[in-house]
Amino acid sequence: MTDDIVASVVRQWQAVNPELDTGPMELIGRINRCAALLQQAEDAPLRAAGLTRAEFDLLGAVRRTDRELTPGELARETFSSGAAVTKRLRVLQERGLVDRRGDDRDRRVNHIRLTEQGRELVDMLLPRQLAYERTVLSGLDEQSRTRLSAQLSELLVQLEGRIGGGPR
Amino acid sequence: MTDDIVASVVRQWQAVNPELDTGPMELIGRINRCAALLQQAEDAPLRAAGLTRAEFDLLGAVRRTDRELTPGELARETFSSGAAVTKRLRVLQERGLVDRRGDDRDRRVNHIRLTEQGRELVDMLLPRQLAYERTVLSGLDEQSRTRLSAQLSELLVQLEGRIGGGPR
DNA sequence: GGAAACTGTTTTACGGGTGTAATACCTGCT
DNA sequence: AGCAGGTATTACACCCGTAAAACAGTTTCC
Repeated sequence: MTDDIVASVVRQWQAVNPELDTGPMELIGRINRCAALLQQAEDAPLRAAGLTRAEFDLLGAVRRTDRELTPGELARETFSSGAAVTKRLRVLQERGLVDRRGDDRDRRVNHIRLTEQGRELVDMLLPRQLAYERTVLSGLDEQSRTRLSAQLSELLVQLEGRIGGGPR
Repeated sequence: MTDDIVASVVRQWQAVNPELDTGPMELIGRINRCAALLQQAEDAPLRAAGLTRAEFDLLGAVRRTDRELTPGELARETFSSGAAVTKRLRVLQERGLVDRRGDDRDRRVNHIRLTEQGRELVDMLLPRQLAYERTVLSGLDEQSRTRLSAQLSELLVQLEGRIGGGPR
């Protein structure tokens, strides 16, 4: 069993102050570091398609819900601010990947949907992205992955309850 | 066992396209989401002290290595760009938290160290931060935490080898 | 020995993306 | 009509990373 970065950081802290309860750091540090590495890896194939990860998330949210969404719903769905969604929608619309439709009853609200081109892009990109992710994770066998996934799910449920179901 | 966000997203994808191999998404999605929630939670107490998480990471890196570091070393240690470190150092120096010393042999390089005030701030903040993290994680018992931590360590070692030991 | 080319470190310039806060607009209710 | 509440956009400021610049050392080669 070799050391990871977090273990060596923890060891440094212990050397400086042995009374520190570094328990939480080990778990949280590893989650953060894994997330950073994975996101970095995932961004590469997306950039090749001219998309930001945030843009891809937005397109994916529309695609997977399979209906028109309002900008507000998209902000909640992608865990980002309304302003960010507004700007992303503008550039995606200029690129012809999404389309807007005004609501008949309430003229404040828009409905966003994918254009034919946008849908094709997502449907081409997602399987490729998933295949790539599979290779990135290939160091773990099937059993380890599902076990890890299940335990993270447990933590995630706790956090969502404790912290508040997501940024609003 | 209740559902988390990732499970419902996966279900949506399956409904739209049942042939998708969503395995990787479950694990990566959960890691990312946990990281996002945890970071959001951790930022709150830091902002109360007038610090960014990135600034705190920088101060912590100097504190835990217990010696003077150059800006370049700090960039590697905190996984951020040299330019970002330069700017953070400038504001931290203006606040009187860090101090610089030019190298005698090589006048290109600086050595950064904490001021008395900077050291006191870190030493006050870190235990508070760790205690807060412990409460955030309190939904999991000790055993679950260490098990999860160990499995993530295994993944992290794989990723560091595969992706390249960090941004360089 | 000394100039030139090369390497390495830090800083500056610039562009892009994000969030908070302020604004504009709309609806539904009293 | 006027007000309360909600939705989208705009304005502003911040932080970051890439790329270029500024600067200091080191090596090479005559």
